[in-house]
Amino acid sequence: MGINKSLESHPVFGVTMRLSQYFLPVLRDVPKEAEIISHRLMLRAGMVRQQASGLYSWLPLGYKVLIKVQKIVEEEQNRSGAIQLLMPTIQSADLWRESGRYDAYGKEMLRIQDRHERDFLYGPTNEEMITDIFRTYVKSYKDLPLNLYHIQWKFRDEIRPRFGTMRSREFLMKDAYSFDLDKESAVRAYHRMFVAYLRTYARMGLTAIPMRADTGPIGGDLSHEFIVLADTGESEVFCHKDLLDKPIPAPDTDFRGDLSPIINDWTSQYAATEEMVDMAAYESAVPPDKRVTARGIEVGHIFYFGTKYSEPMKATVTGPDGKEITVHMGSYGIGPTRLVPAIIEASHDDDGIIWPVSVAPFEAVLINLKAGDAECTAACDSLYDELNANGIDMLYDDRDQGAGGKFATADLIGIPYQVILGPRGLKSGEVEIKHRRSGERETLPVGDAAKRIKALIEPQRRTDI
RNA sequence: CGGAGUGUAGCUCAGCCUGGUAGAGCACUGGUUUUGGGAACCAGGGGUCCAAAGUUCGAAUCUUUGUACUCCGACCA
Repeated sequence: MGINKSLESHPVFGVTMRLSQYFLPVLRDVPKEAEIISHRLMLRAGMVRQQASGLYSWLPLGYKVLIKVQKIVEEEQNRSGAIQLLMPTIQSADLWRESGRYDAYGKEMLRIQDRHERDFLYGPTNEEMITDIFRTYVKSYKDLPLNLYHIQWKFRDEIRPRFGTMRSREFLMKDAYSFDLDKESAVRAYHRMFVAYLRTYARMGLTAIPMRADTGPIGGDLSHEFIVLADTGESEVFCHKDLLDKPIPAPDTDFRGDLSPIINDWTSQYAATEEMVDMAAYESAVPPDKRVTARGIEVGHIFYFGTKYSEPMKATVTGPDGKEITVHMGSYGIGPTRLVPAIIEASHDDDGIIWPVSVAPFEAVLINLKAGDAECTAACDSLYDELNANGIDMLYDDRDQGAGGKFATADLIGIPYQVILGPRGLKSGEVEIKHRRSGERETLPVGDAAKRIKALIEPQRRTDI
């Protein structure tokens, strides 16, 4: 795969996404360990490789998707006023002894010792560490509210990892932590994250429904899970049908203003997971024709937990009257390494993945149907240059192989648009565009292809919804 | 952690019951012909048969003990 070829034969080596030189190990057979569709497709499309139970390498194609997902998460966190930083994966046990969670967390936490036999752990979450950072630097009520987040690897030694990266032991999580003077202000911080999450999922083409949730070991008294409906979801959920097509808060939403109307709208209808559901309440709140009972994947979880950590860890600020105030906190998690399979679960067919443009590893793939033909190849090369010049994130299938295999690969890895050019079309000066999702095909002059692809793709990038 | 199952080529799997030269398809390498929905032919490379111990003249195959992975349940971004 290009390793022994001289660089001379690749004039733009290191820049192009020519499939003949890319690293895309697609699998024809389904590896037997994969049970659910997203896991199978991620393995077949060469996105990930399992290295041990619950531990995955992200191969180039998968990593490109992961990066795009992270970018959307970051953009929406930033928009809502959260500030990004980065904390280490390894944490000192002492910090966790302060909050009392070192003993409470159990075997799910991976405990390790350094060469001096000091106790450390691979962080399953970061409340303690962020609280430590906060208390060190933030001393005045004037510095609040504050919301700090990072996207970092977590490790939870799950009893049974499964479903590929959907539930792995090492996983990437965006975790945000809000600090406020009082509960009222903390609830506003909670609302900002609530809205940011709605926007984040929508931009990835996901319909996620907020549901009242149990607070679990993180604790607290206000919490929502965001659930994507999918047949392969891990838990059963019950909700009002109208929640499925509620409008998403616009990009110019004023995060400094009062968001409670939006939150009230989204929480006014019944929605609960099987742990929280009260069947009598569900049936009285939702008329039979509006009841949706389905399976769901949890793609985010937000908590308000008051002073649970700030109090034992003494995270206080000085108030206007000179008195110490223990801050109110919340934490907010989204797992990018889980979002990727969730998107696949929600968007695929028998031939493979169907990526929404906003997270697709490539926005379009140019397929040279006859790579052995000089004329056809010259036409494809120049069309490829033109598509690149138009800012399309392109993959170029320039392999000298049969057409069937190329179509199958393009379908499998789910690139939203296929630009197909072969000797037959070239004769009449025409190129074909296949829409991956609808299967629709259109034929147009080669010279119009780049403009058409651009027009198709730009509105779907969802940078502005 | 309880229950079930599987480890043989990069992947999917056969061979094991009934011990006797380690196989197939796909993938890979070289060549020829091909090229609009996973092309054909010719030639070739590739294996600690999960590990250790045992039984045996002889173990992928039988026995024991480990170990890894998967599935079902209780827990979770």
